[in-house]
Amino acid sequence: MSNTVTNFTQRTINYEKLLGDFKVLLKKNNLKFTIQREVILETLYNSDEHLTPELLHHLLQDKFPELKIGIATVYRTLSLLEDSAMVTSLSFGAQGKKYELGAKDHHDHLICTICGNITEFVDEEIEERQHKIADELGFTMQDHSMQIYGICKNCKQ
Amino acid sequence: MSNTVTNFTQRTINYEKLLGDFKVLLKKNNLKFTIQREVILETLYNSDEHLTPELLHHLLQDKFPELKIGIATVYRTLSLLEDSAMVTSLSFGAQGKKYELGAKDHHDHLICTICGNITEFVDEEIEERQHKIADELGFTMQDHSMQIYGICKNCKQ
DNA sequence: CTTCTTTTGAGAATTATTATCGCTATTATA
DNA sequence: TATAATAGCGATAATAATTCTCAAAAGAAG
Repeated sequence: MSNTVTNFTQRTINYEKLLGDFKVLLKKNNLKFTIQREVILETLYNSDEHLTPELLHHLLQDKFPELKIGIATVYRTLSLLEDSAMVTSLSFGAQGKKYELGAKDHHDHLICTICGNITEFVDEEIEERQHKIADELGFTMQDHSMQIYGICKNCKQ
Repeated sequence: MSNTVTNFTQRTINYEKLLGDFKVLLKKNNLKFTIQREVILETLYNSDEHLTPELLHHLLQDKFPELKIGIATVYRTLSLLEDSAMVTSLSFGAQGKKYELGAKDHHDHLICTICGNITEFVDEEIEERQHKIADELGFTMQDHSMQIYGICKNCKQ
């Protein structure tokens, strides 16, 4: 494959950095740094899946049973993180909203309409183009999300 | 503006064609062509907004009060249309899922995170690139959606 | 027109999300 | 490190969104 358009990148932000950013964000807004908020961030960081609030809640109950984290706290924290653009959500088809950490690294999604599997990719050309378009329309770009829907290799058989 | 990246296009499929496609789709799946399904398609076609199920339901009640279309029928029909890729949905931030007719014309979205306004655009370079990426990953592309989030001109003040 | 099957609307049921509230944890300050 | 002030927590109630159920109505095919 000589002319690769895709560029699978690794997580570029380490957890310490991320946590630091989170703390700064909280302080700036007079919000408190709590153990619940920390483990939610950590769990999102360590998950490679796109998580629904319920799924995340289950994960948290498994990993930190002693904290008895409530579903309301999960929703509250996800909203907080989304408002601050630290996580982004995507929704498609019948399935509900799914969240992922935005800071891990920019990537877009290839979604199989049969098996629901998600492949992530990054394409610099598209990234650049998006910035140009936003600029031209007098828009200050904060984030983006892109999904390509289709049938994956496996499901074609 | 000499080097326009965006290209605002008009609706390219007329309603008769769309309705014909819908009828074929229904027949193929042993589904019946009902007046409810027709007016939902028509209302989506005639709307330039991105509609939530509730909003669409209100529109239908206003325009076709004699049909007393139920909210369940709206949901059922939207799912049907989405499964058949005739409409696509998008969701962002706190606001719920919104639906639009996919066949009107391909376009992507610029979404203002403050006022929620949506600007549509088309960029050929991105479209091409998407196809290339899908091909390269052994994926048969069916559709795509792209959103750029940011702050619009008006909200910057 | 008749028969067969699917769809519909109404509303019940379920699921998802948000709000409330008394208690606890965190932070800033002394 | 003790204290006071305040924000966040979990539990659960309330609300909103979506899906299900079912009897009646409507479409398709002959």
